[in-house]
This record gives sequence, structure tokens and C-alpha cells, in this order.
Amino acid sequence: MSSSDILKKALKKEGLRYTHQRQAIWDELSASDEHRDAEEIYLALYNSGLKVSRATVYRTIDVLVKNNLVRKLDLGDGRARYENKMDTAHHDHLICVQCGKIEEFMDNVIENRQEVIVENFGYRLIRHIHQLFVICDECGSK
Amino acid sequence: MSSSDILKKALKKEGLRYTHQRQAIWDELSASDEHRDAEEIYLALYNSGLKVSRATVYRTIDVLVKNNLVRKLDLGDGRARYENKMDTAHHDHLICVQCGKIEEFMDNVIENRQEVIVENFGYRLIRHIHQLFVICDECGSK
DNA sequence: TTATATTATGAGACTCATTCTCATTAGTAA
DNA sequence: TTACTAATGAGAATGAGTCTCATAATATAA
Repeated sequence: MSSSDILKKALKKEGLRYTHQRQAIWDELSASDEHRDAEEIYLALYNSGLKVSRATVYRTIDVLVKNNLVRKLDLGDGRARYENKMDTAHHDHLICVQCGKIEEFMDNVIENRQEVIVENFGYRLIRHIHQLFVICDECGSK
Repeated sequence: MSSSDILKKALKKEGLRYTHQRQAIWDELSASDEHRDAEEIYLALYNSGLKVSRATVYRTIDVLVKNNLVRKLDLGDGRARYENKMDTAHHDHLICVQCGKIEEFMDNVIENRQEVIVENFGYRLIRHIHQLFVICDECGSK
């Protein structure tokens, strides 16, 4: 399925219209596996000649997040980051507190324990946030 | 060690002065095991007749957090929560996405796996955030 | 104690990411 | 095409948190 088909499908599901702006924003996000904030997405589009407003960037990202095409990350520094979620397995993040580098990890033992913990409370797990703040090899060797 | 001794010790370590406001804020935080935001702390003080400014609330909480007397929680909704950290073992949180109720959990298997993961990257673990967003028993039964 | 030197406080201005408003523009169903 | 809406853009608004600076309070020295 092409990039535009994926988007069109999500928009149709939400009863939303297919626009150039939405396609441009989805193209920008789906073409990269970086963890960027809204301003970086906005500037990337702007610099490639696509004048999409910040408001539309935010609005469109919301739709993409809601439809599981993009993941929103809150790293605790006041700016949300977004990552392409297409064709990527579930994972959580390691963040270097010095240089900001972001790595991904996934651990089945932890995933299973989470379920057990929530079950013991008699609750139902909806989603989780698991972030390991580290000093990476490069920063640690300085 | 009394509440004021604990605070005085932390302030001395930081080279800061002991003031009524700082004591009032620490009293308010140390007397409860709730997870409140800065505005709630401010209002609790205000309503008990202690007119401490918001700026001082924020400034003092920063000192308390830095000295491990208080823990700052980022639940991803734009307002930081603070909890008394005195005499409490390490734990992470379950948050009900419907009613906002917060429960605490601690799992040694997870704690150990975290260390292993970070070690495998050749990094050093500084701190972590682990939050399980759930639907609690009360909300789930409705 | 009392004077002196700082530091802390309060009020409100400011910041910055994000959301909202509303007039204009553009999809889309018929 | 038309006609009906929904989407967009520009900039105002929001809200948590931070900063400024004149005034008040604390710690230190005498």
C-alpha cells in the first residue's frame, strides 16, 4: 500500500478530507525514523518549499497519532517528539541525558511483567511509558 | 529527625537560607502522600492562611526535588505532580486514564531487566520513568 | 543585640509549546 | 458546476512554568 493510500484510508475512517497539506506532513513523517518535534517537522516542510502552517502540522499529527501511523513521545522536556510507527514493532526508549541521543529497546520479560502487575490490581492495561534515561557510551567516555 | 531539621539540612547543603515559606511548603508536601501539582500545593497553603507566592512554591519544590525530599512526576498532561519521597521506597506508577487515580508499583524483575538492557548498550542508567496507563477496577466496571 | 551584607520573596511580566478562532480557501458529493 | 462543508492560515489565546526587580527577611560580624 502506498504512502498516500495509507493516509487516505486513515482519513476516510475518520471522515476527514484528503488534502495536500496532510499528505505533505505524512510524507515528511513517514520518510524518516527520527524522533522530531513539531517545529522540526514544520521547518523541514517549510525549507522544502511547502508552506504548511504550524496549526495544520499539529492538527494533522493528532490525526496520525490517533490512527497509529505516528507515535507521540513525551521526553519530559516540554516538546513532544513524533516517530513514524509504520512497519515498526513496539519498543520503548533510552534517552541520553547529556547529548539527547535516543535509542530503542524492547524486552519481553518487562512486557509480560507489566501485564501481571496490572492484572494483580484488577485493572486493564491501556498503554505504557517506559523510558530509561542514561549516559551513553560516547558521553560517558569523555 | 524533625521535619524542620530535614529541611534545614538540605538548605544548608545547598547554601540556602531557612525561611518560613520554605518550611510551609515542605510541611505541606511532607504531610501527605498524594500526587499533587504546584497549583494544588499553592492553594492548600493559601487556604490555610499562608500566603506564599506561586513563584516561591515552584522555586522551593525545585530545591526539594534536587535534594531527594520530593519526587517530580510527569504524567504527560502538562502539569508536573509532586510526591513526598521521605521514608518511601522506590516505586513507579499506574494511572487510570479515566478517573486519574494513581497507584504505585515496584517490581524487582523489571528493575533488574532495566539494568541489563542499559548494560548491553554499554550505557549507564541515571533514572527511569515507567508508567502504566490503565482502566482501574471502578472505572472498568461501569 | 544591632548593623551589614546578601539572599529570598512577591507581583506580575514573560516564555514557549500548543490550541483556538474565524475569515478565507478548497475538497467532494450530486 | 454547484453548493455544502470541512480544512487551512495567521495570529490571538492559553497555561504551566520561569524570570525580573524592588522590597523584605535572614545570617553573620561586631
